[in-house]
Amino acid sequence: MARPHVRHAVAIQPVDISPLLLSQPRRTRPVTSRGVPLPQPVNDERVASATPLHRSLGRLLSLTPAEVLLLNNLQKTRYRVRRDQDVVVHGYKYDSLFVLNDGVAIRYNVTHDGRRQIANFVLPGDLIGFPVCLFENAICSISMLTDASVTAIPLERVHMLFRESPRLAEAMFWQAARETAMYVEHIVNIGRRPAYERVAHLLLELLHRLQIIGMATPRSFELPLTQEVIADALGLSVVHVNRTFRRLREGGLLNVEDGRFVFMDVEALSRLAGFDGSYLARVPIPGLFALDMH
Amino acid sequence: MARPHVRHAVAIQPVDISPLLLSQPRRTRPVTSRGVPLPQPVNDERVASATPLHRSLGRLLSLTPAEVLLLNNLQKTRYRVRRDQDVVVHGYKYDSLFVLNDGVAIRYNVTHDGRRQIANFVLPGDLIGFPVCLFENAICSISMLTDASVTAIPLERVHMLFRESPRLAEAMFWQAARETAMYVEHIVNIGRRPAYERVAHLLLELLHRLQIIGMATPRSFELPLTQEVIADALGLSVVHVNRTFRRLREGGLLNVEDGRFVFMDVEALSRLAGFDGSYLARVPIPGLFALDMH
DNA sequence: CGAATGTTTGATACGTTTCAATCTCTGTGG
DNA sequence: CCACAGAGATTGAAACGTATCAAACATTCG
Repeated sequence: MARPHVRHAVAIQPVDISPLLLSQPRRTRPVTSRGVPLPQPVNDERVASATPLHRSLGRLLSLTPAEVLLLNNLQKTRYRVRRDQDVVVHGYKYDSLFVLNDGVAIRYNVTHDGRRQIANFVLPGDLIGFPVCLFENAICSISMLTDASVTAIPLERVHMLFRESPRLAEAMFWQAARETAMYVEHIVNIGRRPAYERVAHLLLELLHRLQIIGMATPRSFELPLTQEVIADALGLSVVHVNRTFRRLREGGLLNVEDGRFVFMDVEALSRLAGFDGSYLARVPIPGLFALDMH
Repeated sequence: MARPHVRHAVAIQPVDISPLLLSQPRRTRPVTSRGVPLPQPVNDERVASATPLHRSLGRLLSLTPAEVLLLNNLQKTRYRVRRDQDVVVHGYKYDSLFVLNDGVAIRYNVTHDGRRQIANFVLPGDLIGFPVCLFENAICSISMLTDASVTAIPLERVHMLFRESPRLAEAMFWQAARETAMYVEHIVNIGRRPAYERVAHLLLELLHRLQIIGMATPRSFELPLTQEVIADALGLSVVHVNRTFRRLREGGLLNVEDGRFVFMDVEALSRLAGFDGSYLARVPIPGLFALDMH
């Protein structure tokens, strides 16, 4: 397993905690992370209409103009977060459910002996803070893999949303279900598959998810995934991930050049890994697609 | 890993599919499971007021009398399900989000080479079908560990709920978040902990969850968990789980007699496993506890 | 240029799986 | 009432996948 002598997750004493991101900052246990959020609000003007959140919820129902407005009001401040920075730190309290506009993040946890496990990846349009920020103390940390743009949705506005737009609230619920389904698949992946299937499965899931949001070609995507990140996501050691890549490369299945992952044979790889992307597909909400606003 | 030559998950051709549980029954891939649901509706009268669902949502907000009624209307038919029977079968379509009234269930999946991975355990009051039934095809199977009682909540009533009771809908959303948090912890557990920590962590989580719903004493609980079930939940082999139990027993930490799990030293075991149950705690919904019905 | 980050490879150690066998218990049919 | 089959627990021996340790290499960057 990676991180025997912690390397990435350098323990830094939280110093400059902004009241914008953190509410009632407090630490319940030693927090191991690269740092704390240093938000840089970009603008407070209403966000433009075509945000990634619109697009991700728009895949679940057709948004009315009123709903587009409502979603805009939901999103308050926008922050720019730099690569390797933490948006959410394990153990702190938050009062916002953040949305990722741009960039890629990871949800992760560190065990008591310093090993990191990445729970999953956050892509544009995803609700960063689900379920992490919905507890007294954030249940894991969230760190950026790239420079990113994040929008805060205060929890009281989420609360309002349930009164003011049942449709959007329900869409959010189904969106959460889709997220949860990915966790389930991840558990199966880590629990019952050998290393090369795990790697293949993870990369295929990312390929599909990125394709849905237009961030991947049919056979490739580009992300700054180090082998250590992949190892920590799959419960493997960096060394073994490296050897696994070699096997996949030599088998003519996958090429990694720089930050670009090129799938030589998606079909074969899917068969190899037992990958079935239907859990990523658009979910049909009964009675909701009919655009039955009132 | 368990289930090299499949033993439990005997492949049975789905035969007697009841239109009550399954809507548009269809199979997208070879379904490996012990059987299909054979629902036995108990009564269609409105369920008594103090159901496990009331209690689990009641931990998130104080229910008004009107809300109690609404929850009763939500729950339509009640079924009795026998031990080892599947309530939900991977790949089928469902139009209900079931609630577990009584008994214990597992959500599981079978890989293409026949290994079973249990995603998690379902306890009374939990939403069985989240997120499993919220897809075109159920993303995993759900099987009973004990004889059980299950109530169907048709998805269109869930849909109605979002219009008729924002508070209950929101409670359901937060309940879903709590479920998801357990998946996250499970991933960390499987991905980055050695066998004996995994076993300890899993059993501690169950102890806490069962205590919350009054099904465990401070130091023990009783469930028909075979070593194979535990192995499949943790991504281990049965043999190794057995040896791990021995170590825990010899270490004076845990005793298993028949179906009763006795924790000799909860504190020590928690420290050993790095267990912190705060992700199981009651979550405070901003602005919701004030019982602000309108 | 040197420090830091990430990749790659080899040698070795170890945790866990697999295979195989025994043992206990429980329910069941003769 | 006993014999027997099946499920589950238990133990040993050997094989295997993966981790760990260590070192070299490539790249980037101040």
